[in-house]
Amino acid sequence: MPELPEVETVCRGLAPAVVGGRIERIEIRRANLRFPFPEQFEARMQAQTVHSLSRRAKYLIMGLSGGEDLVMHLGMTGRFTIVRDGVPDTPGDYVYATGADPKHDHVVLHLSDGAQIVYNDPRRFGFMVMMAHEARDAHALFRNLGTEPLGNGWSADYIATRARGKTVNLKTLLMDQRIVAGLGNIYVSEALHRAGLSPNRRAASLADRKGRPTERAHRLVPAVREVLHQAIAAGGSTLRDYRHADGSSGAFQEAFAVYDRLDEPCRRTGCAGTVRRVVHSGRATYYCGACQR
DNA sequence: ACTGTACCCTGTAGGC
DNA sequence: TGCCTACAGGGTACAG
Repeated sequence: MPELPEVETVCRGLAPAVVGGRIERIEIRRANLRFPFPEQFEARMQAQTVHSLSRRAKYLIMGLSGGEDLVMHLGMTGRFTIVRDGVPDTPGDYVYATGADPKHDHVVLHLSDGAQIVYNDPRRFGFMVMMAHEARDAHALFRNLGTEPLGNGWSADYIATRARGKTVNLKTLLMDQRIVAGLGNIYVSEALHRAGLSPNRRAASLADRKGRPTERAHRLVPAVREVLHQAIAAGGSTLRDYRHADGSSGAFQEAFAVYDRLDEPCRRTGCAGTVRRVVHSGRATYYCGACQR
């Protein structure tokens, strides 16, 4: 479910409810998600004050007063709900007020101001781990992550360097979190469409023989940035929403140019093409064969 | 070193 | 209606 814009939206929606707050206790309703919960999870969370909530790649990071970070990944279907006085609250577009799916409410953070932060995840591909803040960048989850596509490191020079000599296609390259951290299946398709680049094109074509960025790399870099900024401004994308969801949701799915639009007309002005669907590394890719080369 | 596939788990949509 | 299959925003562990 969540790619960078969705995780960013969750982060912004949750932050006002948790930052500065104190965790009275954490309630764990099963033994694991994708991985077992951290050792002594309850004890390590109890009585901690939340210093910060931030995002790196698709990870949410809660900085705690004791010096540890709670690192959370939402997998495909993870979501947070803020509940106050038993009533779901909707502070942000991607923070849902479902409250209708207790079967998959796996973790509840009880804050001392009475608010509850509920983590719901039907498929349980999400996970939570804890680590010392100091050791985070060296942790296996973080040390190989590529650059943030909304940060200064995301440049034509960077992608040319990383793509040089690679035989994979552009779709697979951009999905690789070791190259760019935070893009996923939706936004890779959307960014390549915006850049007018075929997902089937070889990654190496982003660099010339001397490793300098080609004109295609110069188109790709701002395209990625713009798609992400627009998606964040729209509160992310909401797909296949649950029938009982009554909270607010993202709106960017309305603006998809290609994703999930098989056989529909290309949305580029003046393009008469039709959206195609192919599979790269087991994941669906949508693109326009007419305007993406 | 790279690449494609299977797999983790649950729910939903669509064909018959 | 029910049954079956394919597919879904994530990442990882393998086999080749």
